[in-house]
Amino acid sequence: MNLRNEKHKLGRQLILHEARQLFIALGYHQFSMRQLAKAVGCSPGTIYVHFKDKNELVNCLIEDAFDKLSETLHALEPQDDPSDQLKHALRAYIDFGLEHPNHYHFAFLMKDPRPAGTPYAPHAAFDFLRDLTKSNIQSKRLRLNDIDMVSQVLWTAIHGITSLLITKPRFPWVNKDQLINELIETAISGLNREESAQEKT
Amino acid sequence: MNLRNEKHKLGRQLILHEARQLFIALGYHQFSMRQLAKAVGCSPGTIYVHFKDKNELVNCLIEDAFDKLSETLHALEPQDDPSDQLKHALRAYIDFGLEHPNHYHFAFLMKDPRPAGTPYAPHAAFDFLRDLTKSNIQSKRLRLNDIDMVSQVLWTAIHGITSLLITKPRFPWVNKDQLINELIETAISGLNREESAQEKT
DNA sequence: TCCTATATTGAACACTGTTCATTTTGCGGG
DNA sequence: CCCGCAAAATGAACAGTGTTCAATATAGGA
Repeated sequence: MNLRNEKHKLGRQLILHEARQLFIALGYHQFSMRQLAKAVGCSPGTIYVHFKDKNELVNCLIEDAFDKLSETLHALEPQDDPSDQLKHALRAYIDFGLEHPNHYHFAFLMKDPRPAGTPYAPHAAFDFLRDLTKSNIQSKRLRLNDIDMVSQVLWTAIHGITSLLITKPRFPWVNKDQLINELIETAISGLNREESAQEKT
Repeated sequence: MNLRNEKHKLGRQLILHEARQLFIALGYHQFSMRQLAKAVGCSPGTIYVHFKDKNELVNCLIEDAFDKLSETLHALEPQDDPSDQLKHALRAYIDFGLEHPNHYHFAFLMKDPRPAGTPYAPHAAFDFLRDLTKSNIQSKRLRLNDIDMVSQVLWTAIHGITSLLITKPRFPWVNKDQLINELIETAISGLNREESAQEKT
């Protein structure tokens, strides 16, 4: 019973190992279960012993990848200025997306098929961003004090550039590195409290 | 010969008409050529007389939709303040995306399959945004004077929120309307020249 | 009316994800 | 050692998909 379980887990690992490479190379749609079965050296049915369906399998790959992002973010060297800390994290998020385009694509660019009722499973990475936002709000440098509002503004902003750089490689981008920096600078500076005039409505 | 051409065009229109509804209802992947053929009342092969493949057909639908966006943008009532004008346009862009999620998804969330060599076909809507950016730069209120840099920062920012609101309806968003406004406000204000301290590096 | 160029057809090809009755496998107990 | 039994693996089958193409139907001009 125990040994059987071990073997089951080994089989699962073997499939995931092979799946990882195929997924990285091909992306969600090109990546096929039958092809994977061939690569693993088993029949298509076997994969369904270990995973409910293609979506569940790919979700496992994605979770692994995003755990790594979370680790990367936590491993970031602390900055004295909370605003600098935030900038570094935003940059790391974008870099991660660009280094794992297929993972990022599946996680954030595909409409997930689960019905409206099912609760949203938060990414640890987003929680990290939210915590950093909190620090920045607590240091009272921001124009707003709604943690969720601010972190969602930041997330959507960095998601925008990450996803467009992935999906539109042929667009005549200005220097991408500068663009990313400028976007981050713009977002942070736009959220900062300004001494000079502001506010209407 | 003339009449034949007319009939050809009619057939094309008929297919596009039926395709439009299916595509809006189902999105790119659910939408199938065979299903479309059934709806039109012809055989699958006939559709390939009018369109090279599924991609080309859907591209026609998308172009129609984005022409409408371009019209909407041009029809926007002019504002005295170029910055307000820009804000209105950004808002209209986002609203358009949210009203046509499947079109938006196909246009900006799917990696287009054409090889790296093929030139990028610019959307008229993006040109419009670029022109507005130009006006804003000319009024010397912005921190930067690179039109492309600024317009790309703005585009990626509004794309971020548009796409995430489409793909992550289950995310615990704050009030969406406020979020959109706050993002636009943040982006514009972050690009504005500040009297107070700035710059490092 | 007949000829011909075009439009249309639908079967066929090569795929896809997924299911399930059937067979093989390997461990624990007698 | 071997038998039984439960778990694992199989691969054919189902219902789809986009796309192609030889064969057929059709309609306009001579």
